[in-house]
Amino acid sequence: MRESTLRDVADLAGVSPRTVSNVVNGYARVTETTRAKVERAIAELGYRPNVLARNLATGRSGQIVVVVPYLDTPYFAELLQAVIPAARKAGYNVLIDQTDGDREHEAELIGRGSRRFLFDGMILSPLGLSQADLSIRDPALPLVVLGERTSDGTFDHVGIDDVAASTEAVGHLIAIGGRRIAAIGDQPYPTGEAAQLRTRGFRAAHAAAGLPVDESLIISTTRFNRVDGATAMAALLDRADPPDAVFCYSDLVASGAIHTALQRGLRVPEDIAVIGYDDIEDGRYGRPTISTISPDKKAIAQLAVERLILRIGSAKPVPGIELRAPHRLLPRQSTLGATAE
Amino acid sequence: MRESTLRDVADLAGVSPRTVSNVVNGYARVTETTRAKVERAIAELGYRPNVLARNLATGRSGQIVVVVPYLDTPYFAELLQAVIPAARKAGYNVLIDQTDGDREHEAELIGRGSRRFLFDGMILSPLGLSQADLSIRDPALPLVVLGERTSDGTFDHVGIDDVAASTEAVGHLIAIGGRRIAAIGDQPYPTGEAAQLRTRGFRAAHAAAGLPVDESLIISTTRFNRVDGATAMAALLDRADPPDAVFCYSDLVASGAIHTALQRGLRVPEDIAVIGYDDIEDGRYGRPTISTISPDKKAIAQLAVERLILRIGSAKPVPGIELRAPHRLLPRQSTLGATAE
DNA sequence: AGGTTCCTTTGCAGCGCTGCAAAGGACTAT
DNA sequence: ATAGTCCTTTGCAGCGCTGCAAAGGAACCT
Repeated sequence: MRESTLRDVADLAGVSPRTVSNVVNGYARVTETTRAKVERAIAELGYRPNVLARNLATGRSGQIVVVVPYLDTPYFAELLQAVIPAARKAGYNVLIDQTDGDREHEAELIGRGSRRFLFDGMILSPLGLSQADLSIRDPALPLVVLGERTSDGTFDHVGIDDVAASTEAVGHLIAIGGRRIAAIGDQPYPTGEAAQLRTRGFRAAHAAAGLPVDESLIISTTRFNRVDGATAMAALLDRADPPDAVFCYSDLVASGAIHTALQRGLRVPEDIAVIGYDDIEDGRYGRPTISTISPDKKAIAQLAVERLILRIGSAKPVPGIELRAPHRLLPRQSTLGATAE
Repeated sequence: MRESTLRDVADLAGVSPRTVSNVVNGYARVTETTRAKVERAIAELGYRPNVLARNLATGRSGQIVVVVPYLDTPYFAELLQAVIPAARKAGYNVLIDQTDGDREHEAELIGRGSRRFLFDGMILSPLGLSQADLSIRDPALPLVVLGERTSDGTFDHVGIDDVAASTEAVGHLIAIGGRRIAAIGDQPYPTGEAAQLRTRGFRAAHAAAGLPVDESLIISTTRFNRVDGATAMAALLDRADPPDAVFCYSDLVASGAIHTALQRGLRVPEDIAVIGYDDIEDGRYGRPTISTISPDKKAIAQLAVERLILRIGSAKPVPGIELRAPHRLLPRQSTLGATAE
């Protein structure tokens, strides 16, 4: 049985196809009588609008794409969990892409490929692309960037204040008695802006407390995974003068670091305190629970979607701005000890 | 500047639009000369095919939707991670939906809604829908179901052999000396088929070893989360006769259960051995590392996508079949002790 | 009553592509 | 040279909807 169309409904209801369209879209003023007739016909035929045809006619796909490096990284999974309902509520479907942090893949997505027609806008969490790379994108693509790049004025950027958050995290380590504090996760190269902001906060907190920074305690990692944390922690503990506290640039790193410390028979936080970043669910269930910086993921998602939709809807170029979502310091057992939650 | 169209390319190359289409799609036989001319024109104009128009003309969207209950559950995140590349390779884009396990939401998706036009087929991991509910779907929707439902002959089903896997898991607990074995995660109601298969394996392993099943050691939970495992474990340990081993129906449950046991000062596995299910990444990094059943997620994704595409491409109804992906028992520290990896 | 105004409904054209089937051309066989 | 064959290229129509602007009608005013 053929799918019924707008024209079928129009014929049955005795009105023009355009009027049916008006009813379906809640457009314009349609009299109650007409509306009722049309709705009856729709119900009778089991009509549903063909989105594909609508897309062609309007030149819009009604979809946005969210691009993240990894889907199975809890932080991104939790973020997506927040983005999808926000977009859905605004009438958009969400396409998801993962790039594995691959620069080429990311570049292709922001370039002018054929897939461009499939989405009206993009929320991008770049990893392989440097700040400079972002400027080579298709200028007609409405774009909101998440994470730690900064806007160049042609797209929006949503993130938390990483420097402030990192300063708070390290300040907390100092407050609970940390004196030789390590940092795990620095990335001193162009695509590592995210990490570098955290390192800046690390230094700021030391400065604020009048503590010197031992540069050798700042450990670089290429990624933010458990294994990176585990490896870095092992190196730190092999030193003659190991740290008494560690600021990890993600909760996964913290989880790996704690794992190593415990394996070596150290107590966390008594022998070495650890704080992470991201507030992923895991951190609330490990042993010890992981102190962390909690970015407000719902706020990030909401801001990103709102702003993107505004950008999509606007005929003239919208100036790119920086949007800040709130964050909180969440001290847990890995800094406060077993008495904490 | 207007986006250039097939017609623009045709004019520039001095051929008909249809020929350009043939070149773009690699269709039919096109002579080298013609192809070269067209390709030069395409490059010169920066032409890219309008997918929206193609969708309308072909009646296909080139998208499949993957529906999971939760995106931030590691198992599903890892599964999606495998599905997306598999679909992409086959030329399909992936839409993702999360249902929160809500029956209504799931029912809406398999019904005949307007979104139907957006995808050519669906890979569904149902949670709220019972086996019976599945049969009320839009019969024209190509569907592949993941998890523990069974095919009713109108759709395909991909999963591992849960009964066998569970039997192996519990067999392993018995092999390492477990005698009073608990199960956490049973769901003795219609939507709990998944859980019930595992319970069946639990019984089968006991039978095979000639051990009696203590029914009171089979704990039901509504979900498969850490908190469920933690709560159930607490109840088990409060008993006068606690178990010496636990089969958890997911790694998250296992993680929660281990957390509780450790908090009470018990050693895992010396005092109580624990095995999980799913082989999520977390399980490899906790302390102890979690023994588990590892479903071959790549195989599941591959089978599901292949089969769905076959179903989409076929004019006549394809009989629904059961497809089995392999699984492995992965013993780790939570059953073998600290000497294991 | 005639003219205006305002609101509802309509008709037309076209979004850019592909399916279909036929036209055109080159080549082979008789 | 003519007919037949085969391969490449083309023209047409239409996928189902919406933007635009105008037509049609009712209500209101003078």
